[in-house]
Amino acid sequence: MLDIKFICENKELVKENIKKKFKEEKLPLVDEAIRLYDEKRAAENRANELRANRNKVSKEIGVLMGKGLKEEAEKAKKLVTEQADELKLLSEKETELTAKLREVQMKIPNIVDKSVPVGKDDSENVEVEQFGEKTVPEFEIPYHTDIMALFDGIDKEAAGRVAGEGFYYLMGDIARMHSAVTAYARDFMINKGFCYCIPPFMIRSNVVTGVMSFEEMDAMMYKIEGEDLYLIGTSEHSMIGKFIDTITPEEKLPLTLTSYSPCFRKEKGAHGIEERGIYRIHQFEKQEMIVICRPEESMDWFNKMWGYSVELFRSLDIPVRTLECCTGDLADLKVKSYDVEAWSPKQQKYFEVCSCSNLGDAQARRLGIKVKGADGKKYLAHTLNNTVVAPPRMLIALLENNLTFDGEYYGVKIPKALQPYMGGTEFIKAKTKYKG
RNA sequence: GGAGAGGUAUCGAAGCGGUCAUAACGAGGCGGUCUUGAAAACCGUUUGGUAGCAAUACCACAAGGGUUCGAAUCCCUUCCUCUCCGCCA
Repeated sequence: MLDIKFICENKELVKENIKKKFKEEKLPLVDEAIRLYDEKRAAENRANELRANRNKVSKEIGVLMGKGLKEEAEKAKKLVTEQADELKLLSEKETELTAKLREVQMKIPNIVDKSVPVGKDDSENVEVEQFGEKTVPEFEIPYHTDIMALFDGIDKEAAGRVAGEGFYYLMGDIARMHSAVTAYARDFMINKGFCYCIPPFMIRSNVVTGVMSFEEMDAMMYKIEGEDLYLIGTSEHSMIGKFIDTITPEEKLPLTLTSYSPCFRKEKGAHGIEERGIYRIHQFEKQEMIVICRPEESMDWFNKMWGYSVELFRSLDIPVRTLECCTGDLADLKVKSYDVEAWSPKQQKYFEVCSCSNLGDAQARRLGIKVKGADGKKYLAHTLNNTVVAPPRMLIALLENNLTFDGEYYGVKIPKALQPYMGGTEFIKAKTKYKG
């Protein structure tokens, strides 16, 4: 969300930015926002005049009553009552215009960073860098759920009966690996100086509407029946909610947090080949990182943060690459965003495992996340977030890239970094022989 | 879930429906006087937001409604915190 004053003063720039994102249909919103703002101010000014008058007269009435001049007081009362209707109408108009303006303002995209490549959609995203060898083994790699099945590690059928499509039971070594990955990711981030945090897994509707649009909410969030509560789609929701309408002293910045939570997503409208298996499901777990920092530091943090993701995956012997989202693929709130993608030897392509975003001050403006500077002046913080690891996808990458085959049994080499979290296990062997 | 108490600025804590209650009084912070220096003492200053070049005006006493010429104060709804009881990982 952009500052309305900024929109008024930089009309053309805001429009150019919209064009760069190939969202021409949003162009009229700019003029509409400016118009609403003017109207809102006009209503406010008139209402304030009336209020000032009312306050003044009311005070006088008090004095008159004190002196026992009842008749004079009654006269003054009439004066105020006459304006009451106009004031009431104006107040309603004020509220209405404020809400409308905010709605329009939220639809106007944030100014993207100069460095972001211009492109229409995700097909024009740009590879930044590759890390590690994209190896494809001699032997055949089964589909990830089939690998898990060979280890007696998954039961989607039972999950389907119990909870429906989009759930799984993870079992045995695979379940343990899942837990190991989250624990490892947690410690990895703690070692980077982040504060570990377990947030609420449900949030109120006012927090939900603060952090996402109605459409996003409808497509993602599960509501708890009979309560004003929603299951979180990512811990970022509760983590950023922690800072709504707060003023943080500058010396406490940057706030670097890493949070664990299960994530619940309806995934309304999601489909396609990649949706098979456990690539996209209704419930998964995730270790997340968020940073709240001074504006001049946000790009440094952005680079550090996606770097952490790369480092984490490399420490588990998984080849990755970093992909920059082009203007057209960038969500409205974002200034710049990188996806970190893991290599899939099975599909022989990369798939998204982390999404690192710099939101500039747009999210902070929307949610009132402020900083009090050393000089006492207040300003909006910059906010960033990134996935540390989301185990289902991480498991896919981990299994495929560390898979071995002896002609009969598949096995998985446990990367050194993960071994302490697996009770020292260096290798796990499939329970069932592979029959092709 | 039941019963009670409470929610006011950085913190503690006052605040008969009006008349210097943007909010006393403490404490803390900041600036200053005094001092060789420090402490003490004394003086001043110290909420957020909106509009405006500014003067200033308006809004906000958990949140939202209502009563009233006028609400921190009265009424209603909701939320939160604490204590006790019940239930339960």
